[in-house]
This record gives sequence, structure tokens and C-alpha cells, in this order.
Amino acid sequence: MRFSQLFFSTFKEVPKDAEVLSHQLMLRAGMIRKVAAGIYSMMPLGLRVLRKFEAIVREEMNRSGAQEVLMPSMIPSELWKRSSRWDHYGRELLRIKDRHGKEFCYGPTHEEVITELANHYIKSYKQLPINAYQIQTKFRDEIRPRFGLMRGREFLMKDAYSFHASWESLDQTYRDMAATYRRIFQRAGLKFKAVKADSGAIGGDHSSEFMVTADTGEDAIMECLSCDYAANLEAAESHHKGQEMGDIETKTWVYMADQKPISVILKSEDTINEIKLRKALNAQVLYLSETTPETGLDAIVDLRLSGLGYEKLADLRNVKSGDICPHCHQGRLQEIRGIEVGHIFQLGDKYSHSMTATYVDEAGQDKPFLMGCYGIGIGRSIAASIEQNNDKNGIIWPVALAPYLVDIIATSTADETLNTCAESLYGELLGENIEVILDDRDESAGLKFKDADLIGIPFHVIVGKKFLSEGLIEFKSRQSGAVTMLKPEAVLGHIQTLLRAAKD
RNA sequence: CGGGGUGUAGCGCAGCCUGGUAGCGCACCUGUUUUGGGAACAGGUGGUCGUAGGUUCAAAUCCUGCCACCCCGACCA
Repeated sequence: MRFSQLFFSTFKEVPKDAEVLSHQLMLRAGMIRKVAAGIYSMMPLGLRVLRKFEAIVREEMNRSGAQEVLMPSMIPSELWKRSSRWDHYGRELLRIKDRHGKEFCYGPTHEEVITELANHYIKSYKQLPINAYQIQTKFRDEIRPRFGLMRGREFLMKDAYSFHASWESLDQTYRDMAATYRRIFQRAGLKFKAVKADSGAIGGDHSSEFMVTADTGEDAIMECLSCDYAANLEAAESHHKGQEMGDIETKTWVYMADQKPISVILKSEDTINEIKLRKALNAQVLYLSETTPETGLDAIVDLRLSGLGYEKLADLRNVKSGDICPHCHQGRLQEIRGIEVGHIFQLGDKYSHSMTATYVDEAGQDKPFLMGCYGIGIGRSIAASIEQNNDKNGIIWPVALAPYLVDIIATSTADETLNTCAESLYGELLGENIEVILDDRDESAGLKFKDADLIGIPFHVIVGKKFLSEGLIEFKSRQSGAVTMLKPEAVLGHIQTLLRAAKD
């Protein structure tokens, strides 16, 4: 590609509404363009990055034995009514009527569609397990979209669904997916952490989130400084040493749990974790009541107040930095921030049961499928990569995601010697199928350097005054800033060596 | 949905209070000189001032409704 022909332009100034760095840089680099709140067009540079990540996801999913399908983005309401999510999903679900008045939703996730597919095609336990995935545009009518691709309403997601005849088989695929996710994020050059997540009504230790660590992350993660325990704050626990006696200050709130008021008592320095509370009370609808605490109400009390003599005890608090690890009982917990880029989850028979999707087992009996689901936010992942890889000059793409690997810059377009050399290097790299872009614009050298840095192309090949004086090409790494002087005929080999190294 | 805020050229903003020729920087176009970190000079293009209505001789400016967008909270890959 030639810069002079590329459909893009870079910007010095950034629209005021771009808050986070990844959003600002993608706008400035001409990678994305907002069309409406939380809805973006991908420009060629941005799309190339997206496709790079997608390809990694596809390769690793295929390697794991999963099979790609493509489900529709528009889903008829009947399917969603069968799982009863049509009524329960809330207003994030975009509902649409066609010309006949028939109701559809724009799929935010595809459990219903895939469950119907499984039910249609899979008759016998002999056909199990199956893991099917798609990479597809989803829509969630988020209350407040923000942060560019990080939290859009329309977004590209890889979602996989597995079907099993036994929990053992589900466990196996769950572990395979965890390993696959590790490979995917490793290959993409992301620093990440797999953390225990809230597993909702299903329960058990069967929900993990893959978090890209970044200070700007929206999620709080508690990690142990001594062992490998890590959990989303929502799900994090801590080890506590039995009763605490003496003067303990407490705080009481009144919650309405399925219409019934209940007192919730914690140590005054602690904060309530409503997810834990909801689970402890097994409540559908839970909210903080306006009423003041009064005596005579049922009470539920945090574990750490076990010395006060209440009957109903549960872990109700958010753990804090400095708490003791629930896993090794040794280390202290520390809070870090993360961006959730993936989530793997054992669903069990939640959907197969409500939608009566069954297979015939060895005994000839109809059984609901056991299911797992596994998501990766594609756009969010590349935004997360930028959050992790940038400097004051712009994006620093890892080789695995970069839109182009090499940017060839001739510092003066007026000089035919430089142009000829740049063109010949360009042709040589193209001939070897190296993703190269030639900055042939009639612009100042400074602007080309700035753009190369902003866009984050890993390797810059500069044909300039050193070439005129000594016949040497400057080869610069975006990441380290290191410059190597090379003879023109050595450039290709040097790049090939670096690319090979980047693959390992 | 609650609270706060913004809509003026592609982007960043001024003008509004106190009504009277729509402006600045960047970007873009033309020409000349340039070319190692977002070049200089000269000339130019581009705006129904979010939208509908009202007040007025006259509205970007005052009033009312609506819309869009952004920030803070509860939802999520």
C-alpha cells in the first residue's frame, strides 16, 4: 500500500468526547469513525488490525476443534420467548418489528439460536460434544456507550457454544477453552490475567474472565501477591480468621429482597457487595430501601461479625487491598484494574432445559444438553492492546496486530535517488509478501515520522541523508526506538529475521 | 432513567451576557520556496450557527418545545 492512496487521514487534535487513550489514538490515526453513539465505521487501517486479531481467534478456535458457523444478527422473538429471555433481558435488547409487525431482536448473544440448531441436528450422545463459534456483529443497547470500541453498542464478538452429554465433557471443553484463550491473548501480545468471575445463578467455580490489565480498566480485580489467585471484585473472597471480638463498629442498611425488607449488617469500614448479597438471599429483585433501619426485621450479617450472635451469616462485603488470600491463606490481596476481553462460562442446562433441547443418551432417554459458552470481544481486545501499548507519540502495535509491519519513508520526495531506493525496497518487500506501506506523499519528513509513530507501525525503514552520504538505510523499531544502519540489500533479511523472532 | 453539560466549517474553539456584515487556529485547495520530527509565504474553498416555532424592523445572540451528543451513577464482551 502507498500512503498517497490510503483511505485515511491523521489528526493532531482529537474530538473532545474521546476520553480514553485507545479511543483518542484510534480517532487520531484515522482507524475508526463514529456514526452514532456506540456505533463505529472501521477504516482500512483499523479494519486490518481487527482482521489480524480475528484471524488469531479463528486459528486458535479451529485448532481447539471448534467449528465456525454464522448465525443471523436478527433473531425472531419466538426463540427468545422460548428461553423466556424476551421478557427478562431488559432494554439492552434492541427489539425491532418488520413490515408485517413480526417482532425480532438484534442479537446481543446467541444461546437461543445455537440451542435450536443443536436440537435440530444433534439427536444422539454419539454426536457429542460439539463446540460451535461465530465471529459476528452484535448489538446491545447499552445505557451509556463510551470509550470508543471499548464499550460500543454495536460490536464484533467471537462467541462459542459447546454441547455435552456429561459434566466431565463440559469441564474438558471449558479447560480447552481456557487454554485456547491463553494462546489467543498471548499471540496477540496482550498482558492479561484469567480471573474468577461471578458465576451467577449457576454457581460453582465455572466462570472465568480474561482481563487485560490496564490502569484505565473498568473492572476491579483482586489478585494475591503470593499465589495465583485472582478474582473479579464482584466475586473475590478473602480468608478471615474466625470471630472478631471487642468493639466493632457496624453499619446497617435495609434492602428490599423480593418485596421483603431485610437488615444488612456489616462492619462500618466495609462496603456491601450486592452480588454476594443477592446470592446469599437468593433474591430475584434486590434494591436498597429508603427506610431507616428498625428493630424486628430479619437480618443478614457479614461473616466477619460472627461474634455478634446473629444466625444468618454470609460473605457480603467487597474485599479490600490487604485482605488475606482465600486460596493460599498467606498472601495479601491487591487491587488492580482490568478490561474484560473474554469470558468463559458453564451454562449447564439453563437454555437446553427452558427450550427443551435434548439428545438421546445411552439408556435411550431424552436428556437436555449441558452447555458452555465462551466469548471474546474483538474490537475491545484491540482497544485494550492500545491501552497497553502506547507512548506519547501514539500506538505501538505488537507485530501480531499491526496494520502494516513496515513503513518505508523517503525523507525527501524531491530527491530521485531517495525515491528510487525507497521504491525498490518497497517492491522487494512486496515480493516477499511482507505487509509494507510506502510513504510516498509529498510531505515533510517530520510529518511522515509523526504518522508512522502515531499509527504504530512496528518497523520504519528510512531512506534519507545517511543513504545519500554513506549508502545506508536507517532501520528503526517503533517499540524500542533503536536505530540500525543497514545496506539496502540487507534490509529484507533483517526484517525477515525480526518477524521470525516475533512469531516465537 | 436521575443529576450535570454541550451543539457555530472536517477538528479544536471565540462570538451569545449587552440583538445589527459569522470569526480564529489547525486541516483542505492553488502557486512559489521547502523536505530529519506535525515547513514558510501569498492567495483561496468551505457554515440553512442542532432543529421547529415565538418575540423583534432585525436573532448565532432573547423565549419555548423537540432532537442529538457528552460527563457522573445503576447494566455489560
